[in-house]
Amino acid sequence: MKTKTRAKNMGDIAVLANVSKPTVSRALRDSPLVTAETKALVLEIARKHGYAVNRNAQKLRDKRTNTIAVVADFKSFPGSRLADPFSFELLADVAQALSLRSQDLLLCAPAEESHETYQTLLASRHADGIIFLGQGQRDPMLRQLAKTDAAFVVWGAVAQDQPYCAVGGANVRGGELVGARFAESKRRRAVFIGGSDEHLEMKQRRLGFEKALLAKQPSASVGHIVVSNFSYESALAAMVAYLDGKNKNEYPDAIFAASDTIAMAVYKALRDRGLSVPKDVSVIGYNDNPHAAWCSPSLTTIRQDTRQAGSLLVEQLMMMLEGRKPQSIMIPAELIVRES
Amino acid sequence: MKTKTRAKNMGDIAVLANVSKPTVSRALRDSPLVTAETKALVLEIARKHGYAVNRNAQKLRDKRTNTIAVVADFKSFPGSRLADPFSFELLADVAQALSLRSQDLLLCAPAEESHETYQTLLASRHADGIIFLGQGQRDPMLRQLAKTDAAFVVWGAVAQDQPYCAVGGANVRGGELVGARFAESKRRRAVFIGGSDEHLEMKQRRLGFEKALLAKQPSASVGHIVVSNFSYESALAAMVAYLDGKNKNEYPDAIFAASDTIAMAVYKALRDRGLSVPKDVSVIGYNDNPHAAWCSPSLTTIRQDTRQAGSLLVEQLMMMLEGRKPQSIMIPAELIVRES
DNA sequence: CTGAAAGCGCTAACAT
DNA sequence: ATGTTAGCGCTTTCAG
Repeated sequence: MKTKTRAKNMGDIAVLANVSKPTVSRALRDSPLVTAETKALVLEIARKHGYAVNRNAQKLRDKRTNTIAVVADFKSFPGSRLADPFSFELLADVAQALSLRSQDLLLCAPAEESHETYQTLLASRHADGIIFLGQGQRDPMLRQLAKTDAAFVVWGAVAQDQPYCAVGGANVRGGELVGARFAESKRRRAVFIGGSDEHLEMKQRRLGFEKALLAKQPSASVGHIVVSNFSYESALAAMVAYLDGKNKNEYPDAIFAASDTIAMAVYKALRDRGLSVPKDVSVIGYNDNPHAAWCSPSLTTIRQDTRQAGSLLVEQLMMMLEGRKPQSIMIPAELIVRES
Repeated sequence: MKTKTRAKNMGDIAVLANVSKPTVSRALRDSPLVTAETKALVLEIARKHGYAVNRNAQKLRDKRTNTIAVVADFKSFPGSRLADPFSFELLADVAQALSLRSQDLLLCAPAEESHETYQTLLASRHADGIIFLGQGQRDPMLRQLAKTDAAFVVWGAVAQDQPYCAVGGANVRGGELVGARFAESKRRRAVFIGGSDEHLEMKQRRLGFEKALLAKQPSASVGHIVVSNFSYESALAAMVAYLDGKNKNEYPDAIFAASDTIAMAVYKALRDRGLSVPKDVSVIGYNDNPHAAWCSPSLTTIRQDTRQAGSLLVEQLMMMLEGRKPQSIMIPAELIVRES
């Protein structure tokens, strides 16, 4: 017996089934225009021959790829280790949301950050739309891209004048929750450690924090330590440098870290000076990474529901692709109180 | 002035440039068969009109997609949080290696685990090959798949009788390093906590561990705590149950955790009983996740170079696609000594 | 060096 | 309910 030769195209199946190509096509797409018998026959033959419809031919004909490009920053900076796990949880949840809608996920690392690169991505029918996981410094590029007919959505800060669709956390609210908590525990020398105000999300968190803390505790001071990237290493360096520049009696008694990774660096810097968390210094992080719960003392932090974020991102993008108007959406920030 | 209309296909550009379609095609692919002037002209016009070659038409014609499907288990089990960060570092490095070779990355969550699913993936010209990030329980399926002409490589245990190409860590060696270290510090009641022997990688680590420890410390005992999945929660439950079943004087004084995530659960269980690391119990993990260095006491662990793994996986797969014979490869295990 | 023709595999439109 | 035709956009012959 010959080895089962794999039928390569619809024509082959059509011949084998003694029907025409379109009938095979219809049968495989379960069209009501085909007899149950014919359908069964075609399906059986296709199965037996390991035939699968050529997706590229479909895409060419349909002018629709059912593919979404997802742009994720893997590394916080070149040569660094993994970026914050948050992006990966988000990626996983976006992947799931896309899979629910039978959309393929083309994973892209950001290359040159020009809007033309992304226009080309779409123009070449590589993907129907783009999901940017992280707005970071690319707001200007995104504004450019928004002037075109490119379909895209962004995880990042939701702002008033934004010409594109964003899904993001309630950063101001998140900051407020932290500020309020520090006020309750009567902390007086607070510090925010995170990105500069150029990162819109960072700015929002910082402002909410400052506002809420000072509202309840007007005499408190609020410092700002700027980290150049969100890696543990640079956060640690920034934190150490900050403490080096202070007398012991000027040390902060409350630190709001813009990410849990940064909070881990804060822990380290404090431990190395013999300061105790939360007795001497209260620390709160952001994102509720898994290890926030595992470290000791376990880390109080702000949780954002990535599952919800993922499905909203996909949902809004699909709306765009259907020609409907998408909406920017904020998802809630929740304070997860732990030992720190 | 009219808004710049986007030329949609090669024909349009050809007309605009007053040349034929093939010439446009050649010009855009930088063929030596085209005059520099013609080339410049075509390029300029294409650029001006935001034209990009239709990838799907290319793929249809070339019968090559330049796309690699990457199958990654996002969740250690349904409903869980993120899988171990290790998979994501690996994914990031695979992505980079693919991008270096101008291959697109189609990210797939594993669906039904039948080899036919994956044959279909390839038969439909969705991708040219597959990289499985994690062998886990699917060795039988992979053996099936290996009987077909499917091009794929796997991150996982490298074994003798394997009919497919695997790239994996030196798990036996990794286990030996841990066993040797515990022997040096005169530990006598050792335990391995990790997956069952059905996970080949786990088995290799455990056997290497046992062998090396008993070789230098024949009187030592080596226990085995089986976790049902690699989540923190199930590891914690397993560890607690184990300790619950022992008298204090039977407690282990050395624990080898099959992943850093599991090691964090071990830390927690020990802390909760007032046991000190490393005084009472020495702990060693696996993978060198970022937070292994951040926790306190910082975690001694085995590092595997994911960068190298990523590029080897891609390299071997490319060899297969070129019709050359790929090779299974082990990458070194390195003991990173920290405080634990 | 350039162009004309053909065909990759599919499906929608239009017959029948 | 099924078949015929045409064309999606590209590139590789082959001819000039």
